[in-house]
Amino acid sequence: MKPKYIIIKEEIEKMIESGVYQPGDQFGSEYEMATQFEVSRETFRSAVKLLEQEGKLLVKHGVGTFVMNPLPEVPNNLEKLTSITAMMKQAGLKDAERHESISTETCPEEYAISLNLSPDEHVYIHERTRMVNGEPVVISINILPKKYFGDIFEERGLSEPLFHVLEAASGIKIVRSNTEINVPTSTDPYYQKLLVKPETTVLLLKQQHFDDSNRPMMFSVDYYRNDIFKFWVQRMR
Amino acid sequence: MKPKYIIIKEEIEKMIESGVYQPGDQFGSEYEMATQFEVSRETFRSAVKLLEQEGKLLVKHGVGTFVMNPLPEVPNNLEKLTSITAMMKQAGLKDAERHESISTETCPEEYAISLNLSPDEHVYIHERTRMVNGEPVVISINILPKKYFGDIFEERGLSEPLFHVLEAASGIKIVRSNTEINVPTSTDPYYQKLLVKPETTVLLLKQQHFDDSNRPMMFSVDYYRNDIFKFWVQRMR
DNA sequence: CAGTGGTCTAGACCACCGC
DNA sequence: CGGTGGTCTAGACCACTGC
Repeated sequence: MKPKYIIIKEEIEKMIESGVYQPGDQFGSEYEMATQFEVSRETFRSAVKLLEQEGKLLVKHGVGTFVMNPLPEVPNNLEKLTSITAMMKQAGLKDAERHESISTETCPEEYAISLNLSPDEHVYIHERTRMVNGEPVVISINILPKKYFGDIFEERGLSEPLFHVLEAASGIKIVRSNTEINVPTSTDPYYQKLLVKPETTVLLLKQQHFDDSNRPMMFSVDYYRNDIFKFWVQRMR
Repeated sequence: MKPKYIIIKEEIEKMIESGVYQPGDQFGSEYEMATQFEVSRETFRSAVKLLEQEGKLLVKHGVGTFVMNPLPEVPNNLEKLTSITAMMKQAGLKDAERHESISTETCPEEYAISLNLSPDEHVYIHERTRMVNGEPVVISINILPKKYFGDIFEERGLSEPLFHVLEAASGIKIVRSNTEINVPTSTDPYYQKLLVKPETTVLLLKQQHFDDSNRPMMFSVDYYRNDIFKFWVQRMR
């Protein structure tokens, strides 16, 4: 059973969507609203707090609670950590074609720091180019320490999103990443591979991935063609 | 006076920083902790909830509450909406030199949609190039509807961050923005102005700015030299 | 099963805002 | 000042986890 404050939150959302409450409208006082929903004031407040965080309500101390104008939908919100497969699906693309390679090496220094490894430890380097209509659209390079992931790549196909493979094979759940947004230089070989038209531009995301205890478990370097992938971020003061 | 749950939150933060609690450590039960802090369980939980959202604690239902590994500090977090002035300060740069221009025009179509304007309405177009050691490092173009901002630019100097000018002169507070992350094409004239060395790369942020009622109040197009400005985002599943 | 966190309540008092 | 939201409590019961 869903908790009451979630139910109320969803009811309020529906009322806003259906126009019962219009942008700018003021709610009744918390006491009134709680009575109306037949819950305690604190329970009603829990629902409001969630909606406030989502930017759907504005609560002013000593004044009242107001319905906000809806924010336009943001496609491909960069704050949501999703697989490239999912991103392509959302963009209406099928990543049927791929070129992949896996190698085992000692860890390149650049990644050793981010992964908290000594430079002599072994890592998988998994490289994948996704193609659409014969054109490359995104190249991803994943660096995975062998000590965490053992020999998962010998056991499984790679058709599924990497996140799923890791979780199923090793129990490691990647839940967050610190992502640096970059533009590759014109001499970058991966950039050149994506340069199908002279006006193609490419975004480069360098990501340090963490498990649910904030341990760095994986590093990835992803090159996205900017004419195909659009990234958004919501910024707040 | 600060509320108790904030005080407790800060106390817990201090205890984690000073090593009283180590990453991985488990707290006592909520009842025990609340007793220890001499507050009710709910109050203690409010403090924990904040720390959980910041990724400093991990709460597992039916198991316990644990201290997380600290996430590395992220400079220039893109999720924080800050002025370019503040960003440059953080990067150790002084934006002493500037080139600016202001014009009034009817709203270019590209922006009219984002700003909810009809194409015949008038907007300010405020362009600013910031220089460091004689080199341009960032170009920003701000589009401001005249109907919201009147003639603020006649009244004030432009030495302060634009956010401050807007707030002081018109009472309008920009509190969030939807930001599209782009790479300019090589033919973009603003890109070419920043191309001081052949290997310079440039990030282009297109931002729709909202006030505290989610009304779009301003549009901006900012070109950042990527060799000088580094942007980060924290992504979560 | 015992122990943990998750939800919910009724009521109290405080802090802020606008008139 | 009256009305709003903000904090806090003590106690109850539920839901999840691991042994």
